[in-house]
Amino acid sequence: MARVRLYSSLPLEAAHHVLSEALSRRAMVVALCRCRVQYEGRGSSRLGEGERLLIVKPDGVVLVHRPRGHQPVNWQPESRSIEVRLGGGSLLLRSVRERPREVLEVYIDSVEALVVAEDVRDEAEFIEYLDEHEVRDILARHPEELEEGLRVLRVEKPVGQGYVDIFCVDREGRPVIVEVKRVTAGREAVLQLKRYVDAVKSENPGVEVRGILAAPSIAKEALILLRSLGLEYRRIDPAKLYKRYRSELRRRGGGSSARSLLSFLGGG
Amino acid sequence: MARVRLYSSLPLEAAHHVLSEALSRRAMVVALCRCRVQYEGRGSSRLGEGERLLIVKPDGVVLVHRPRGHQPVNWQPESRSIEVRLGGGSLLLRSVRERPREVLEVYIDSVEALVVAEDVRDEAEFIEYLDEHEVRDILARHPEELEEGLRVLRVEKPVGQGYVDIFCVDREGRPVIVEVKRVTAGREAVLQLKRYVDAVKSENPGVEVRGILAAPSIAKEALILLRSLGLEYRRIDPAKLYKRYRSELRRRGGGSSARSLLSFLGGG
DNA sequence: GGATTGATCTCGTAC
DNA sequence: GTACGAGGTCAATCC
Repeated sequence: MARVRLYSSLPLEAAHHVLSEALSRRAMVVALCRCRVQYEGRGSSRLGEGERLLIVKPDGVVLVHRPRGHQPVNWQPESRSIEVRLGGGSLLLRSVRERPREVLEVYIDSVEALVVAEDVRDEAEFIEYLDEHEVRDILARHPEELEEGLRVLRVEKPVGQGYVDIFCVDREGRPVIVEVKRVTAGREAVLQLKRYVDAVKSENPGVEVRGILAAPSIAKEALILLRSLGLEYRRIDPAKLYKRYRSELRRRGGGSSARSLLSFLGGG
Repeated sequence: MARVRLYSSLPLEAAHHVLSEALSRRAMVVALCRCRVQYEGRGSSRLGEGERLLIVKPDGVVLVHRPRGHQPVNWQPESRSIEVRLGGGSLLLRSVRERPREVLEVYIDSVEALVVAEDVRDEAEFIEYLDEHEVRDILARHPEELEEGLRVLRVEKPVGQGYVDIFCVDREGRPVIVEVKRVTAGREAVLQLKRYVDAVKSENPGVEVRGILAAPSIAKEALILLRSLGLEYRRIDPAKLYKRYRSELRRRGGGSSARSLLSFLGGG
């Protein structure tokens, strides 16, 4: 269990002391504080005074969250060093990262709440279902879901500078490129497929090459583009495919996890 | 100033009470807790027991952060409803979102620390410098940075289904499409430019149309592709452009903010 | 609403 | 390290 200390309305001098020690021990720090923020690196930004949530993780990640919005207003994905320093009436937390060099500076003007947690334990596995990888593997095993007579030759086949999701031949022996999307396909997906089809064509001059975009839906304009390029669209239902073939899937998490998802999907 | 309450090692019954009231008052909640997480929506995920930081913002954003990594392991960008309920030996926080329908469930097994903050005030403006928008505007005012004799006709010109960053004519009267990137350009940027050039060509049959990709650098393979497509690359330095022309920029934040950035860039 | 694009995108992975 | 593509991408903007 994590060892936790809480402080409220901490004077800056005391906060400096607590933060210094917490950071040296690689503790997790959460502070609700008035602060200003400067960032300099790939971009630049300034944020005036206000109350925010400042988070420092044991691995050097720094996050500054405003009271609204999903994303942090400022952050540091990793830090080479995190330092705290008193000066000019505020407590400066300075995080520096190299490659690319980026400096995040949080000028803390007051600390309303401070939580320091050492030894935060979290070893559990995170399991994601139904990502594109998984949908692609199901379709590679069951190409009949796309078209009868389709034979799979390669999965993740390198073509040109990219990778074809599934490389097949149809019942008439024509090469078929399948591009899989687990969300609505847009124009980029169509152009991606087109690129692969063109690459295979150029490697096999004179051969007719088909391209199939497999997605749960497709944007209207993307469909028009797809048809004008002589490509094809097949609607798929990732959740249904999952329910139908889950037993064949080899997951990192094992079969019991797969069953727990199935119960959510309402299947038998 | 925000009104803050802190709790440590809170029994689940007490945590239930505190959380219920906090959520009804739209307070900001930060909890360090043992929990399990389930997510069901556009995708699906499961996370076993471990210690995490649970954040609920006044606007209904929910974040679950593990002790490592920049990104939340689970989240809800907005919630239609957030409910807490005791049952089965744990405290369930359930966030539901519509369009798309997504359900995030955090099963809290113990609460090590809990921070509730009401009226977290943060009205400050967030100012970003040197985003693509800004670099594009500078180049639109100073096309000579790309090529002598270039004349700008349109900025953000709709072409086909997309938008051309800068639409010019060169000294010989040929249309020039400029695509601006503030980071290393990859193959996608080249293809994006190609699309616009083709669209303009198709609208002006028989007219030679040039395409210039302006970026601080370009991936090796992207450069090969660009040349094979008959397009051009111009290196730009966003920071230098900024220093050279910042005085002309009309910013939301006004001139003083611009000056504060300049001091960082080391300019006069 | 849908569609398009940028992002300090982040993150994984293959070469 | 570079390059490439996925993402529960998010968020802004234009239509």
